[in-house]
Amino acid sequence: MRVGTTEIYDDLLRKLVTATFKPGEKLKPTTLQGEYGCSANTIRDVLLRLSKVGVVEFEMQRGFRAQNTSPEHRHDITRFRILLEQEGVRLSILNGDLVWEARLSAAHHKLSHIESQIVRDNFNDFYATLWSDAEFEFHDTLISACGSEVLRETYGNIYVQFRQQMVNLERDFGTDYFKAIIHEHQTILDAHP
Amino acid sequence: MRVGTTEIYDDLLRKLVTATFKPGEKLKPTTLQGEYGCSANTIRDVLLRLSKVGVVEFEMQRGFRAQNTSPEHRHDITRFRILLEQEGVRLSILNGDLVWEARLSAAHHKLSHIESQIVRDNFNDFYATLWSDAEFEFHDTLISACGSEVLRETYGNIYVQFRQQMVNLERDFGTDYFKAIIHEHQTILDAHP
DNA sequence: AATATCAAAAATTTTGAAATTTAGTTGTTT
DNA sequence: AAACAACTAAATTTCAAAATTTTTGATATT
Repeated sequence: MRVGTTEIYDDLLRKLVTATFKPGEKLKPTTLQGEYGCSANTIRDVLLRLSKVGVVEFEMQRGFRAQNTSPEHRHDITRFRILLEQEGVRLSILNGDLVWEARLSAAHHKLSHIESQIVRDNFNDFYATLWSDAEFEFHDTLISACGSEVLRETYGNIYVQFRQQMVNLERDFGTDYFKAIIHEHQTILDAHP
Repeated sequence: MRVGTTEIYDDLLRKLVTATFKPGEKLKPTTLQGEYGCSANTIRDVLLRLSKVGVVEFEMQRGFRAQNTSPEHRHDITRFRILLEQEGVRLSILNGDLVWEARLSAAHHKLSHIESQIVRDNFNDFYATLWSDAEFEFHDTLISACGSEVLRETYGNIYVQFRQQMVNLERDFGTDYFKAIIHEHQTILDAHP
């Protein structure tokens, strides 16, 4: 398997947020090098960049690990995500124009469509990234008119970390979990006039 | 000059937040390699880690730059810092015990001492890091009982970015700027019973 | 004068191997 | 048997050079 670094980055990120790499699992450049047909240093480079997003832990002289999960950390990430989203939405409503409203409506429509398919066909790996991408686009659009790029970028990283923390739970909770989320998305959309 | 990577990291960080590297300035591993007596790859490694803090911008295939400054970005960072600090303090007051109160009082005392020296002797490079470290410790202690490591870590990064954005202005504003900050620190300390 | 083309130079990225550090194992001593 | 040291294997970090990509600047074209 021979690919560019962008593909390596994307593939590792996908494996991290789908728990293909288990939480806390060691990520050894020397091992991964073989799978991607590149040098250990290239992997190291990519892992350093992923540690910026927060899905990889890096400790000097002792390498990389997939970010660990725990009820406490899940709770922490969730509260922080809510803090950022609340502030982002508040500012977006303050600043947002009709174009923003339209983009939000479109993003919700797209997400809504995928979600109804999932409720029908059940959640599986095929829908996983499709739904996750659409859900992120919806939430990102929500805060996109907040006027703070720093808030928006931080939210982006926290969103990915949130997915990574939740992925195993989502599998366990099944369809009911999604019905709750779908309801929430509708509530968010309806919340502002 | 031959040193370990920790020294290189600290030295580059110092040069970034003191504007020894001008905002937007290109940071070329090939050039810096000579100054630190190490390979270009080691510099690259360190710069990737600094881009996690947010003081270095990295763009694929076009290297590294010192984070740019602008009135807009300064404003953005400042508002975000306030958001995080407000929430951090709110939670700290809710959760904090007597030990926290004591630590906060100590941190303020230490900072206060340095600040009165600065007002007497004027601000110079000697006081720069001394004051910056003490100010960070005060603000970090403020939020240290918030119960959210994610918030605290993010605040740490934003604080460094804030310093980087403000360093040139601090020089221009002179002593009056500090008197205002000193007053603010006292107000923060007095704000909770 | 503005734009496009192309070669040379400069900078970034990647490589593969050497040097260093950590982690694990065995063996010795108390 | 626990604590400690010495050794070995594995992993991480660093290096210097090769390969790739971007930038620059000169020349030609519209």
